[in-house]
Amino acid sequence: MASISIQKTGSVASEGHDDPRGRILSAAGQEFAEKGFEAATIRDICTLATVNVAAVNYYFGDKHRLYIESVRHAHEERSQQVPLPEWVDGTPPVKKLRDFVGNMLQRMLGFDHPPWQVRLMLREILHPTDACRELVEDYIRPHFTVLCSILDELTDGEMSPPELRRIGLSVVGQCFLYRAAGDVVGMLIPPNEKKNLHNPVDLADYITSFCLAALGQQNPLSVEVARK
Amino acid sequence: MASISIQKTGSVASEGHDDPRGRILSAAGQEFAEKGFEAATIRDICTLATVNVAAVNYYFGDKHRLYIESVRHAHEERSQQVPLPEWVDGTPPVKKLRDFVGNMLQRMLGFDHPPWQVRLMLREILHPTDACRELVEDYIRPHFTVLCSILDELTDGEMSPPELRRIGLSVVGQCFLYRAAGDVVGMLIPPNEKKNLHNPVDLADYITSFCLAALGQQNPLSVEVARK
DNA sequence: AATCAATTAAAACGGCTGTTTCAAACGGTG
DNA sequence: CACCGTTTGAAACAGCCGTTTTAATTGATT
Repeated sequence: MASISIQKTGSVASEGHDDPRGRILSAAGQEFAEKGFEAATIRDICTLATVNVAAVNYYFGDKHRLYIESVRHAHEERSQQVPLPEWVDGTPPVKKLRDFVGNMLQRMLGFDHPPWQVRLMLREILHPTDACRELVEDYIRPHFTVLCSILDELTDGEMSPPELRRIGLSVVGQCFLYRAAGDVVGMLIPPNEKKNLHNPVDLADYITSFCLAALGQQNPLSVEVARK
Repeated sequence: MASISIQKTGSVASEGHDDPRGRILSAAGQEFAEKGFEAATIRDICTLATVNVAAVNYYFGDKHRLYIESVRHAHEERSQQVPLPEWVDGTPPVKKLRDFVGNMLQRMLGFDHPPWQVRLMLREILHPTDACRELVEDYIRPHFTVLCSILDELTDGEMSPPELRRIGLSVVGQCFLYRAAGDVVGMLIPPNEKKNLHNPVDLADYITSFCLAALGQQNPLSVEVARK
């Protein structure tokens, strides 16, 4: 009588527009992404999902478990929205790096303003909660591992794994800034400059060049060669 | 009768431990930094500041204006806690860049865990509100301008201002990742690796080297020189 | 000592929150 | 049709929130 059994619809019909659980998950993701866990209200979520407030308790138990599930739902959706590129054998690592950076920027920045899935994941990265560990293991680490293996290939195995990881973080950091601090970046540079230089394509070319130059795989950005 | 005049103590005694306005400002900064604007409560702030709840309304009007003031207070304090380095004429730009990166990392990461001032500013950068414009103009832009002028000096005026800004963002991005996504970074790399390679000093050396190599001002990180 | 503005204190007020209750509606199954 | 577990709906609950009110206290000035 008092024992509440929480429903789990892990498999089918979870995407249909007449599936209440899916609608709640999607609405919650958007609200949590925009306002954060505290500021988002169950009533707003349920209004957006066109369900009764009691439905959250019925399907998820409470607000916290709804949040956990919506983060999981977000990175699962985003994984298949923007999958990692696949390369045929013999693809030069330089091209792989360029593809990876382009892929990462597209996944982070999106075409116009980024989808709520990314913004929700970003919140979890910036202020980790219980949902973070799964996000890292299932989403972030696989991507980071691919990056490090590309860098390993690129440097012909000269670098140790710690060094590769540090370089990988340099690559990620340059992309991450535009996503996490994009508003401030937009305030620091003139508006037209943002359109000309800071679009995903040119940015991917630039960041790739910057890293390749640092690794000695192409000419430095500045034409003047090392002085000493 | 109903007209409330908000107190402004812009000048003296604002730092004393028996100044209620200063205590509220400090307590609010810590609470906002840890929990964010919505989750932080006026009651908790006032308990921490050992003042009555009515004091917030008396000194600041409402919660929102208290937040704005506490962000201002945070970056004013942080400006004099970690001032920009000053260089004598003739200092080589390579040293200036290394100093700047070290200074930025120290300001962002702090010695142990970063002070609440930085975390509060970070929140404002990630999810800008009304307090962001002033933060950018008074704190971030001056630092960024210095960085760009160092890069200009470093490249002997070969780069256009937009290019300099883009390179500057590459420098900032590599530092910013450790601050904003430090928890996730810590989950991606082994614990001992974090202590060995990811401390402020070694990180500053590495990031400086990475950028100098990219700009052709020192040998690339990988010993193998450009192939083509 | 008396006066008066500045400051502090305690209590209360709506309003909104997450959550729960309980009954009504639904939808297959015998 | 009758049955019964599943799902939905409207309303209410207790609790905390930001803010305000009202009164007491302070502290310097006359």
